Amino acid sequence: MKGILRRRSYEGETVDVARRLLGTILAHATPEGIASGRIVETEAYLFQADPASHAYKGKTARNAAMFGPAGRAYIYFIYGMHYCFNVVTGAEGVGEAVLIRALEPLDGIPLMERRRGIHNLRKLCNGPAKLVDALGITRAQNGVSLLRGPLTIRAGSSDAHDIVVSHRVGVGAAHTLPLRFCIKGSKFLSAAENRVNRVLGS
DNA sequence: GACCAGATTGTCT
DNA sequence: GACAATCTGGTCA
Repeated sequence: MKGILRRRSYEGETVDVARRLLGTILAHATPEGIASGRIVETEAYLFQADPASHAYKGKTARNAAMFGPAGRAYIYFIYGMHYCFNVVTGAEGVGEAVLIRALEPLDGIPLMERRRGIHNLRKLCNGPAKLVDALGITRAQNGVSLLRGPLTIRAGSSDAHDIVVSHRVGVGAAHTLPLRFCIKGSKFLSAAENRVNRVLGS
């Protein structure tokens, strides 16, 4: 597959990586077929000065993947029933990552609809746990490299898009930090993002 | 469409 | 034993 992001793309400042990932394509090839989507919402999780990050309190068995080399997946289980997908960024051992919060469905839409059990395009991937479900990602992918398949991120079209920066949602700590990025005007942002837009009046 | 409460389990204290 | 980077369904407007 062409255009797959290389490790260098993930090794910079986590905040920069979070911005650059907007508009790129997350794809997962499985025996059932390929499912992919354009990343429209991301969230940066830093190591230092970020109490909301899983890495804040140090390395544990759960967040070990976060401390691995850049360009790997960090997938964790939350609220007893959901998984969330992150991309490990920065230098190895630092413990930073970018949470992928929402996708605009592209390939394999019928497959994703079947996995999610709904037929509403806008709701197919508009949340961290939803896109994991739609792409068929499981905890088995925790720690795998995104530099080669079956799970990859590749460069998107070079369409210019405005980026909206806002504070985080759904986290108890440090929710005021401006670490969340999304593509302005996208119809596929997470429900939480829409809530923030209302609060911010934008 | 907006708001609220419940579901459910791995992980850490 | 308490909590968590969430989603869904129900209720009301």
